[in-house]
Amino acid sequence: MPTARPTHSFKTPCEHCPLRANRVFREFTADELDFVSKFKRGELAADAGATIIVEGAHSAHLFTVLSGWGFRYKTLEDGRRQILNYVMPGDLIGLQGTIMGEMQHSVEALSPVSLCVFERDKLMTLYNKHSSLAFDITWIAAQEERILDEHLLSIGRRTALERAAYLIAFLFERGRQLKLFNGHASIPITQQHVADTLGLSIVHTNKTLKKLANRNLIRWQERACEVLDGEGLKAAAGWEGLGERGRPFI
Amino acid sequence: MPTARPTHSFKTPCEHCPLRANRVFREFTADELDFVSKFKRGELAADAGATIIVEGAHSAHLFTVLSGWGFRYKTLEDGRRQILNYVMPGDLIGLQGTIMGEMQHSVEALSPVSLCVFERDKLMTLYNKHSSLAFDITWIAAQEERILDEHLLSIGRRTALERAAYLIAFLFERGRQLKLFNGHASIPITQQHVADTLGLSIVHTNKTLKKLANRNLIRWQERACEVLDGEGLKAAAGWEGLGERGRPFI
DNA sequence: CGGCTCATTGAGCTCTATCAAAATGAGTGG
DNA sequence: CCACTCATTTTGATAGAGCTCAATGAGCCG
Repeated sequence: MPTARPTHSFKTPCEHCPLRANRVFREFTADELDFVSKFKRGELAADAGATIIVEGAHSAHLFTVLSGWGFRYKTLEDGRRQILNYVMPGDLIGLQGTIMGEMQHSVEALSPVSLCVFERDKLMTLYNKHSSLAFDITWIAAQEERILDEHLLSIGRRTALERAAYLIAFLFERGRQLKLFNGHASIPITQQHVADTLGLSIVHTNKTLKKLANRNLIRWQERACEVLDGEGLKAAAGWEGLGERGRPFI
Repeated sequence: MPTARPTHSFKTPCEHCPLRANRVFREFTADELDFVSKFKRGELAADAGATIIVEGAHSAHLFTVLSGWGFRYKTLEDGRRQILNYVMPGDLIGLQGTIMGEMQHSVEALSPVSLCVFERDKLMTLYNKHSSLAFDITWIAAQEERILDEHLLSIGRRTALERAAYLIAFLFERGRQLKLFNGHASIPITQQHVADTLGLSIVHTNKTLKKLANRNLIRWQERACEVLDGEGLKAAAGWEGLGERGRPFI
């Protein structure tokens, strides 16, 4: 059973946060950086397949993903699972639990994930003393809302083929912006994940992905999806892309 | 063509805001109330069917719904429409446009709607000077995210009958919390709206709603859905309800 | 090797979409 | 009040998309 556990290397100092190197994220002022350093409590590492947060958890911490891939999901009582969105470096998780008392979804790691852990109780201080960071948190929440809107449009109104193309194009574009790929673009998901994201059965998902593979848009290899033609996927989905910059993180 | 237009009765003073009477909303301090009064620029009225915000709009205002029902939606290029969520009194709309520069969805009125209009430029002041209100905005955004998660679970994994029951139970519960019903609970939507929310065709939606009506859970009357048995709907959907209190508004 | 997960494929069936048409009701103008 | 129009709701027939069941192969690990 994979688990989440504290790392020995207690703390990467925020000044050397690997995320800061990427231009998709906005710059911090010295003052903000100083506060965030104190806000950070430590780090956590999760193996692939580990559950990072469970639905119903009460006093979950607040995390920022430093590296790795994961996903948020909900389940119905009989086990039907719906993947809501994917989490990647720079994403904030656990905000719901912090703000509203109880997590309404679970989070699981797709690959080894390392997380930055924040002091839940200091969130109010952040709002009181660092309004620019408070604004960033709202920005992040609004951005998540926007992505969920797009997913909803996709599941509700796109055909199976369009949906699959949209999902993979979406993950590809996010991964590319975050410079997660070296050479070939490989997304660490199984077809079961795709099925649970698109609201399709595993069998039909397989047949749909096969069609995309036959068009030379993707290739499926050892529990991962390799993207061969990102633009082709976007065209197949009729999707414009997300085109963002200056994304904040904490 | 229905339109949105400024009302003559320029301003209901925030001290007498009708929303404050409802216990689902949290109390304001005198200081907060004072700021919000100055933050408010005026009011807007929209007829049923009017478009309040269009996707792509650049400098949209920030609104709070004072009365009436509406919905947020997105469309694909060929016209397929997906309703993302419904807006009701106390809901904040236009945050995306304010925070990220451009609206990614449209908003339309289902019934006559009156809106409170806020000074977009003063939002930064709110974050700087009134962190409790800033926190409320984040709360509202996180709450919207939670609802979208539930909708996604519903569309992705519930059957047509469960989905329909969930949607109507959801709208009923929100309306009830907001005390929108007097006597009989009537939700001002057409079956086309239901179809576009559930990701189903209009014909199949009709047949599905008929099943709910045959079970005496709902009755369809003159462009509206009358709820006969809210608990029965929740049971049919396998849905727990939203159970919230102390909801903030601005 | 045996047991596991994941990907793949075929067959048959169910659910949902599409097409077509009629019934109902609200609103309009005469 | 009636004739007319338009949007909405309803129903039936048929096609197609997607589901379930079943079985197989490949790769991995103890």
